[in-house]
Amino acid sequence: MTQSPAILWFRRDLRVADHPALTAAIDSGAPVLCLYIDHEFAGRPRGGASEWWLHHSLKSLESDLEKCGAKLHILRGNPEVLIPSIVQDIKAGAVHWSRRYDGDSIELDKAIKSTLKDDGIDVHSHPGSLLREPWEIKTGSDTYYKVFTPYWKACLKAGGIEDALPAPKSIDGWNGNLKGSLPIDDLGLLPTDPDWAGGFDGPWTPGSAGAHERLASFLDGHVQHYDEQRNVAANEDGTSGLSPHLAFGEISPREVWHETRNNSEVYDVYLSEIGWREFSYVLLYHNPKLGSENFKPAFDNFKWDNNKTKLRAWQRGQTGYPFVDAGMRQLWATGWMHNRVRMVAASFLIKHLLIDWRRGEEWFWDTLVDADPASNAASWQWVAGSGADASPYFRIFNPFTQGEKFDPEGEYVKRWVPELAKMPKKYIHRPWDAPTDVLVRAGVKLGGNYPKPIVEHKAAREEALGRYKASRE
DNA sequence: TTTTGAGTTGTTCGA
DNA sequence: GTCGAACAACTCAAA
Repeated sequence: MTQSPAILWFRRDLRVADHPALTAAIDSGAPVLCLYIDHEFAGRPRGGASEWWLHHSLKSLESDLEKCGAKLHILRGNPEVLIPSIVQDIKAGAVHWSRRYDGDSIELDKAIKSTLKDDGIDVHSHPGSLLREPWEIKTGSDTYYKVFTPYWKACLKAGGIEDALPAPKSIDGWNGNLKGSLPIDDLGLLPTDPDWAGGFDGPWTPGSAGAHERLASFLDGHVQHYDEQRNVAANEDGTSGLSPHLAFGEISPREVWHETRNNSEVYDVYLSEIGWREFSYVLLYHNPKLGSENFKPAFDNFKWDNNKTKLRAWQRGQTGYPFVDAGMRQLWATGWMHNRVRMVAASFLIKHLLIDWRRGEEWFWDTLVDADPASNAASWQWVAGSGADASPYFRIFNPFTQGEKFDPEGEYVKRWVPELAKMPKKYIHRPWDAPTDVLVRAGVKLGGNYPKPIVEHKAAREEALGRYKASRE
């Protein structure tokens, strides 16, 4: 007698290795129906850049599953309706998935779980997307941590990160025809008119294989100098480049953790970045509104300007501050921005333009291939000063000295702001200071082919400090 | 309960 | 050019 099938519902865990839910489904001995449902994520539509990534990631997963003998079934619609109906159609006995931690997904998963349980189905949610569950590490007074350093120390002290699970050699896949199932191409995830993703193909190889290659190449040298090199804007190899792979679960943090420690002597600084990802999930899990409400309610009094013209100039990389503009254009062209530049660009939006951090969070959500509900929300709040363990409010990045420090040759600016390509490095981060003849020789016309600064740094800084002060009175 | 030390990534000013 | 202090005050975590 054949066992009733099990459903493995893939979400942001698009891999076959180190996948506790998939392993459990296989180990149950049942034929496994591998399912992906096209649906909103974290309570809102996916960003455009994320959709591009998702398309390629699904292709990669489909091929990895095929090699194991399993078909990837793709549906579109409301999982709350679809899953119980599939369970009934194929007479499934169990459903497995990897746990999610953002408020809306938790609610949805709970509802589905309860419906299925009422129908007598085995439902199992598994860990796998984090090193530790967000409720696991507690302070001495039994609360969750709100400061990163003691949190991460406690994690390291707790130790015991189990070995990654090997990829399955074969899967007894449920490979019949599922009503309503679609080929990946029919999901329409790729941009067509216009195709803005032309610049994505070069830098990225979505999928597990690409993720592991990237990690291997990073560990083969660059991790040694991560501490300083990660800050050099033009040096793409100075960072791991794993963020989108982690965001889609093509590689697990546990795999990153072990591979890093096994292949490098110097890993503390890099792994602490994995720690920030974990910490962001702790904050999100305990504060489901992290992406939409100030973590510190004192910030609710802050008076934003929210000038739409300035917001648009920021989005398009037309602020007149070359380092900021380079970052925003790199984001638009490749779906990614260097971490150092993210901080400067975010600080500029919030503190120089006095635009609510949520507008920045939304733009990044739409344009980043690594858009993640926890990291994105926690990081924007960190820059704004409204978050947990946040940057103090008087810390306002200087958009041109940051450029001079972390792009000293102007290489990064030249690459992403080509109209400044002929500027000598002395003035490339502050063209408004350049003498007229220098501008003429470089072919730069301020207010013509490159904008004048939309705000003046010193005045903007003082205004921001004043607003913060006023918001506290 | 109270105390103590500390807290991702910076800037500016003046000596 | 380099260096240290001020920028503010608060909250967190542990002793």
